[in-house]
Amino acid sequence: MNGRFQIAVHILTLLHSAGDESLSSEYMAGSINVNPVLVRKELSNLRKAGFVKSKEGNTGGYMLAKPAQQISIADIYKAVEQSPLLGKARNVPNPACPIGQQIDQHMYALNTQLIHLVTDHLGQQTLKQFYNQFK
Amino acid sequence: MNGRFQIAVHILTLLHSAGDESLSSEYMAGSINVNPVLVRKELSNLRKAGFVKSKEGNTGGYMLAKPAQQISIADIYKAVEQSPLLGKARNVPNPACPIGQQIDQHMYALNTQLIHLVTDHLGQQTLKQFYNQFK
DNA sequence: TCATCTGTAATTATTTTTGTTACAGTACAA
DNA sequence: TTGTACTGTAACAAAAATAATTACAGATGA
Repeated sequence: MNGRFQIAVHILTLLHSAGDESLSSEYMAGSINVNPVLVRKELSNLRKAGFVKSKEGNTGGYMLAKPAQQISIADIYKAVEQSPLLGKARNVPNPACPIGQQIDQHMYALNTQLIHLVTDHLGQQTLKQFYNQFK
Repeated sequence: MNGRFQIAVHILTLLHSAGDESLSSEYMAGSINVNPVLVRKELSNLRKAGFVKSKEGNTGGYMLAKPAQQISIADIYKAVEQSPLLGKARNVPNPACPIGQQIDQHMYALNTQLIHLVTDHLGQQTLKQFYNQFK
């Protein structure tokens, strides 16, 4: 279980809080306390997902590409797109066993239900609302 | 992200399907396709949680300790009790940063919401119902 | 043209997860 | 009563996943 979702939310919260000032990956890495390259990798992903715009070169940096009201937490979650919510098996179960043969599909179905549940819930919370909790 | 939840569900499904016959960890490991010691470790956890009873010695093995109707998927999830649903950060954010200082608590709150959501949902599905999906 | 940044690849280090070995203890059965 | 087939754990090793580091090309403004 990795920390990409946390990093993504942290990044976007920082960028929102910065308003129209751009932030460097180095600065954000300092707040998240993680390696700057990891931050740039996630920023690259968030840029492709349309949440962030970047400028290269001296005085370069990152900004939100759209208002925080228009970014839901579910959007962020989907952009980061992790493995199954309840963990995933590394080995395929024994197909010679009646249970082993079918369990993957039922676990998959369970996961699908949960993804819907979670994204529906997170879809009702915007980045702006998340930020507004900060004092 | 590990596979403990999958293993736990697989174990319990196997035990339910076996009725009043007991199964060995070796047999279950063969169906799950995972190391027997890992299965015994999870069984040990499931036993402490009251789902499973075991018998040592020759002709020993494992059985459900209560009917599958009385075990919800949420119960299993809680017994396995993993890390935050959406992943967890390894490093603590910078307390000198206004965002870094507070983000953990807000992420924690988010996670708590999701845990409720998910356990409410999984609380309505029993192991028996899960098993009945198998053909 | 220099300094400061992004963007990305390649490699190494660390941590987490799983597998393996080992063995004491239990219980049944021959 | 002795052998066999299990459970229950601990200790260690291997493998996989994650994060850190190094490196550097390219962009851009001062």
